[in-house]
Amino acid sequence: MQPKNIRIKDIATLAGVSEGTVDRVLHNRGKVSEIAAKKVRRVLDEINYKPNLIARTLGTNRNYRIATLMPDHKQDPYWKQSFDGIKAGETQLAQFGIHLTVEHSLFDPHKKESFQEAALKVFHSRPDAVLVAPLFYYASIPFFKELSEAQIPFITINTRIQEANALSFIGQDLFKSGQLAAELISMGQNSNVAFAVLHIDEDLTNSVHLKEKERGFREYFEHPKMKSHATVHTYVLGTPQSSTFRDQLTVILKTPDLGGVFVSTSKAYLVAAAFKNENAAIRIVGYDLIKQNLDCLQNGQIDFLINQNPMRQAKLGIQTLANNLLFQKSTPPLHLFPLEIITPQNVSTYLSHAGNLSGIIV
Amino acid sequence: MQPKNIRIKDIATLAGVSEGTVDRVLHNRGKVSEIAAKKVRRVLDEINYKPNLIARTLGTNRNYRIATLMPDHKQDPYWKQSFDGIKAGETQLAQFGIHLTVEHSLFDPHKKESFQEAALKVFHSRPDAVLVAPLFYYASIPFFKELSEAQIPFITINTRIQEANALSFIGQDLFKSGQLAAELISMGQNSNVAFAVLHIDEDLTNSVHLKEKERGFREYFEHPKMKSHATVHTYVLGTPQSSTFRDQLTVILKTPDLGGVFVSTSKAYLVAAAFKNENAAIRIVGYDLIKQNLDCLQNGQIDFLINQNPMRQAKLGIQTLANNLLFQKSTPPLHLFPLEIITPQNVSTYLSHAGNLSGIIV
DNA sequence: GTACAAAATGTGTGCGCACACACTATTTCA
DNA sequence: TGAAATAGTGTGTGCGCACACATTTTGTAC
Repeated sequence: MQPKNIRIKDIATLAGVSEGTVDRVLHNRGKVSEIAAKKVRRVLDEINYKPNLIARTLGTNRNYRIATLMPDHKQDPYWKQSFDGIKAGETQLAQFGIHLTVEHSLFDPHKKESFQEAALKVFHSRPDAVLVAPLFYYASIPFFKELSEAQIPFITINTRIQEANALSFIGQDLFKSGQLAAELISMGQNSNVAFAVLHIDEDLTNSVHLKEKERGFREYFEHPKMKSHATVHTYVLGTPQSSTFRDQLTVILKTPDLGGVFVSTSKAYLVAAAFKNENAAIRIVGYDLIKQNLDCLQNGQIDFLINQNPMRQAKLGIQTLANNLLFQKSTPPLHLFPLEIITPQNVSTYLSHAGNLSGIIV
Repeated sequence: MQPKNIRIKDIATLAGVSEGTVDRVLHNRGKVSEIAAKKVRRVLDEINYKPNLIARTLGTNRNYRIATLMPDHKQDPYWKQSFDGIKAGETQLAQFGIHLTVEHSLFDPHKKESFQEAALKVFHSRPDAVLVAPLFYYASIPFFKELSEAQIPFITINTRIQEANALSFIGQDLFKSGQLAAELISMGQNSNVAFAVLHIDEDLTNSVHLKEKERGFREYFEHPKMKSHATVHTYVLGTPQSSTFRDQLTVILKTPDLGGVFVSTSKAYLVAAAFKNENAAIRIVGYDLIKQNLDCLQNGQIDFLINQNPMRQAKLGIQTLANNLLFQKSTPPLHLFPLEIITPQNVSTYLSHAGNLSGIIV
């Protein structure tokens, strides 16, 4: 039998003090004489004490409240997966007897005021921690300031706000994402080909996001070692319902030597539908595994989707907060998710895998 | 305050029996009258009792021993990541006070006898559970039979043995993997192009694996809706050290209209090196993120790698066994990992992500 | 009816930790 | 000098569960 794990009790014996004193030293609760503290610290330096996290959660019988502030998935289906991820994290932790009360707040991703309003409510509810997708830069800054001042830890997801003093950001590198899109769209194409970048977004909440993706996309072709100097055209399209939308697409389709379309939002399916009968040779690269996109991917109308894995992102956010609150575990300030490439051939392997991750410890 | 989680104590009160009786019913320990059992079951049916898994591990003070039986990574670097994954799972569980003793057994992936020998030792050590990569079909069958008879649960990884009565198989769909390779290699190519499938393996331990991948690869081009009827040539190459190896590669390179090479093992870098100065237009698709492949990917010699994520697979294996032993959690018998596409542009996002997953609960 | 086994049930303890509280030694102040 | 405040200790309890053991009830034979 190997050396059993060291308990507080063991440390107490080794240091010649009581368990209570060790506890006070470990948690800086004060009320310890310098002499006793030194004795304990000496032991702690020599042995590698790892508290039993399981026992810890049993001991502290606190009920932490985590507030989430996410876009309403009724407005944008993309956020459904995030919501599910939060739920998954919640139930999983509950399984382990970790009683987290997660309070969901939703806001309209198209309305800044909706975010501000919800943020205010979240703050006034005084949660122990917050998970937030701060789509609106300027509206979120004062919110983060308040949280920081109130010492409420928070994790940002999806949208990175550098100035925010977040515990951690969970998301993707958008610039690289654009580069990847460029690589995929140009793979095997002629060097004199033209590409179109389409920003389809009813408003400009995502403008920073989209710009960053486009920057990466263009940068790829400007790289010195690239021989193909493809031409890149950018289009900003309005609401898909309008007649101008169709007209614009028709114009884009007429671009000479058009080899592919990069849709910077999750709306690639709209383009796919319009191009359906026109020209199969035009490659389409888009984002996110929402229903409509999946359909287009499977029938070959879309060639590549880049997956953000919002479900796992959100779940990780909840887990990270729990780790922080309950176990005082530190977190890397930046957690960038891999840029997952989804094609007609591997899409099924991604979909089936997601469900399997439900009830496992880590 | 919301309805607090239901404890055994609560069930006992509701059913009008003692905690001991509830415990006996829950665990089928017998010694319960039909009347009492019925009372308890009635309560259990109505409420949704979820045992506090954390408290459970504290209560049962058993020390489980898990044996692993994996190829030696000194013989094949691919298995290094699996080994690290096992270690990662181990330390993570230790953090939670779950005292698993993991006993590592390694075998020479090229020698069947080595596997048999190691398997025998593993069995005689009478572990509580086993995680094994059964590279050798016929050698593993009796091993699995023994384990089953001794009621020792085991999980197979990497190689699926249908006949084995494994708790779960963790790996990938190799047929789909071949299809994916075909998709990637043919993307944007002419329809009259030729492709070469290269099986580079010093011996034939992986033969089933490789055949399955090739089957998928070929099937892709035979699909009725595919217009391009590319020709596919298969080559089985011997040891890379031999002179015939180089000669064979030179011959392959001369194939008319050769559009790409699909290397079914992790040895794509060997091909990349040989083709380096010859012809940049030939696309190379291979497997696994080992050092040499990564180098080739980054300098553009390899176009695509399909990642098996052996580290996460192994870690999941350990976690799943722990879940099974400690929490009696059931497991899906098949856990197929997504087929991850790695390109020069997204490889860095995969590498950085791996490290971040160290200390999180799930 | 008693005697005694067997079945059924209830109670108690420990897992490792956090935290409240009781207790003792040391100061401080009247 | 004594009382009271304070700093420094140790002890005890509970978290929810598993499991050993004590206790009670039931069944069986005479």
